[in-house]
Amino acid sequence: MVAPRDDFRPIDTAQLKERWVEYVKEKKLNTTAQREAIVEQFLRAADHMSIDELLARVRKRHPRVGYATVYRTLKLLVDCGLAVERQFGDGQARYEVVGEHHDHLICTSCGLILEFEDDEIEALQEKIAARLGGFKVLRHRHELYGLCAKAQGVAGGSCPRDAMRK
Amino acid sequence: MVAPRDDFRPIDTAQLKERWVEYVKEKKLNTTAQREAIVEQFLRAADHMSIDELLARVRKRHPRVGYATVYRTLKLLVDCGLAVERQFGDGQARYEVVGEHHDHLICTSCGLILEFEDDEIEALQEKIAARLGGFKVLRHRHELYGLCAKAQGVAGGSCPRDAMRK
DNA sequence: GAGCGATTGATGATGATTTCTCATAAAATG
DNA sequence: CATTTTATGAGAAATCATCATCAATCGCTC
Repeated sequence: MVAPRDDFRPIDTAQLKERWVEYVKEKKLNTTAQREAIVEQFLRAADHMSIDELLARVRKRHPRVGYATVYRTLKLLVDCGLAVERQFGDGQARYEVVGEHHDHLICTSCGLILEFEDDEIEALQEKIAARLGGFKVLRHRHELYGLCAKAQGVAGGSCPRDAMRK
Repeated sequence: MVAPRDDFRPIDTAQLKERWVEYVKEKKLNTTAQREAIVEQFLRAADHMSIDELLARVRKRHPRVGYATVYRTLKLLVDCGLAVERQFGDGQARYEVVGEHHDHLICTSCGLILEFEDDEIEALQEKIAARLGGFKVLRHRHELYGLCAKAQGVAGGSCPRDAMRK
């Protein structure tokens, strides 16, 4: 059974890792340093990471790891229910640790992603659902797109992602 | 205070067309049958359209129109503020008429899609954005997934408050 | 350890969207 | 109309994330 929602519920990384270990056992997968490193980094970050970001982190300790392995491992994580793929509109898939869901605020200029949670909004969602024929909300997706302070201030200036574009 | 019901705001297409005409004048663009047809179809459509969908509609009357022209014209529409590009994660850009945005409530069982709009939620979004470093919200995406009354079954009693979050 | 099958990484393929090219055609201007 | 400017369309080309390939490597079992 899924635990009821508590606002501050730190994810038990060890528990998730356990699930991974079981999955590996069940599927008779080999344990490799790369896979372990990728899973480790992914579970630790607990933040929506793109393939690139994850690869970058992994390469700090395992510089030889390639894209393919990250893709493959992330697929495994999705398959065993530890990761969820999300799209934020920049064409790059991002992966979220199960149970880590928040709502998001995305800067379309620099790619900054903030998380938020607001009980008032959640309450209003319920109200709306009730109003519209007794809908029962199971999950939701709520994303605000716009410009972060930096992106607004310096028009085209100091946004990391802008700078990276040619 | 809660809005008594979702206000359905019909867009004044003529007004939007006016904006387009002005833009054409200002930028000294030529008036061509293709452009007019594309703009016409775009403004007429109620929902977000992909390039393909738009092209398909336009071709009903102007079969020779090509992709390039649709892309080019849509760019103009974005430039003059009549269209907004949105990404729904399927890799295909969709374009929304300014002012046409609504949120969705989706029944994962029967596929029913309801639209809603709530000023209070929008206000809260602004509040959150302000709280998180002066973010400027340009657009948002808000989707509630769950079960409509029918899908829940009549007996279950309509208390959408428990058994929430996944 | 030896052997065998699973895994890796570099890179090329893939599939899809978007942009570019350029000869042709159509609009504006007078 | 004739000229000049701009727009079009068909396809080629550029992009880009993701996936497949395959020889080399590594993990696991015996």
